[in-house]
Amino acid sequence: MSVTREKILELGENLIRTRGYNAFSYQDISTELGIKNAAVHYYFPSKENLGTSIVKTNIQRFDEMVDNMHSRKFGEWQQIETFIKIYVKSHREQKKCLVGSLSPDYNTLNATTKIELKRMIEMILKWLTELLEKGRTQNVFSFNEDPASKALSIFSSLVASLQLSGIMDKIDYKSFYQSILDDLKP
Amino acid sequence: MSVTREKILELGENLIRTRGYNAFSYQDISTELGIKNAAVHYYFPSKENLGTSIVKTNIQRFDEMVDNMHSRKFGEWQQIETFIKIYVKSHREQKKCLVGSLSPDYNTLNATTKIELKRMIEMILKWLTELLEKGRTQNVFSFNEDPASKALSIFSSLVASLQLSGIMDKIDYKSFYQSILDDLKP
DNA sequence: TTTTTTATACTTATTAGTAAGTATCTTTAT
DNA sequence: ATAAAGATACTTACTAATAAGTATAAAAAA
Repeated sequence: MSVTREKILELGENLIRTRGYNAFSYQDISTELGIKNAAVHYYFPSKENLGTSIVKTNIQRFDEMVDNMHSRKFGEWQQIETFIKIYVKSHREQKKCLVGSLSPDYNTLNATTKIELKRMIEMILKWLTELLEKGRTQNVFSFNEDPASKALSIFSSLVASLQLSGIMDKIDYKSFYQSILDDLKP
Repeated sequence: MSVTREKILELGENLIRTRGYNAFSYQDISTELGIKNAAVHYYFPSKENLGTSIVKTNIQRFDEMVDNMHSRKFGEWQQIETFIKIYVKSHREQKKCLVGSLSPDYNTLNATTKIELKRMIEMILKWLTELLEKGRTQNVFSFNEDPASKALSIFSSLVASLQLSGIMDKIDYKSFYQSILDDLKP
């Protein structure tokens, strides 16, 4: 794959995660990369195309993370810690997550981007639900809600925490992330 | 106050909450209201002006809700139920909340809109934190985290749930909202 | 040489915003 | 009471800037 193409994908993702889908333009990308507007269109004919590719890349990254954790025989506790670390890292980098950035603009996205975003959220919730379920039967986790509700609750908290962290500085996010884990302790 | 002005405020808020701040234009408003672009500028000279006014209106609405609950001598449990009902209603109307709609676009907002949005979030979190604290000392609520963390956790869940509800249909949001309340039961 | 990659130079559509004018109502002065 | 002055609520008719997108040519790599 072309280096320029990868740079566009990376920069596009960063722009979505810092400014939002409808606030970034091909101009932003071409200026930053020192190329012309049309060069971006060469790799991604339309913005729909670029947006969809960015979401697909993120889905792939999530898949790879899950595969990697399985092959390294991570336990349930290690897995949820690894998952939460994604958000700790995003917070450190002052970026929202892709889901939190694209979801409010969902009604304005193109059909293919909508499909991929929905698929991404479904995948995350499915994985998290199954992890919580398995962890509870093995006494690694403890909670009263049904696993799907608990998964939604944890995921929502993580997504929204990043959105608010860009605005509120004084909040203690470290202990916020810790309390999500503490809450699952048996 | 002028009827047109109020219609612009209402429609603007709905556009932000369904499509996002950077995806709506003065054209959207003028077309819908059957007036001209310039007429919207007559009431709100700039988009910054309109955005800020919309947030201010919401702050006022929140203030009035709190005042109303105090004057009607609502208990802590009634108060948090009333608060959560706002999100149940938004969910029914297929709208995000203003905070969830504007937060991802925070970096692209004008200075005055940023200030008001931050103020709004601070107000909500302060109110919720104090409510949780008071409720716990009176044995109406039960939770282990410190009140500020718990407030952030509940607020995050509510904000993000609306964002996801616009995408995921099959999720049982009724039980999701209920589980937030159940979780606080002593 | 042929394909890939990029620049040049556009187009079309939309954006926020403005200047100037007008009809209608409201207040004030005579 | 009536005329003048001013405020209110717009419209008409524009900018300047930026958006996504494209046709074509040049350069670079295979």
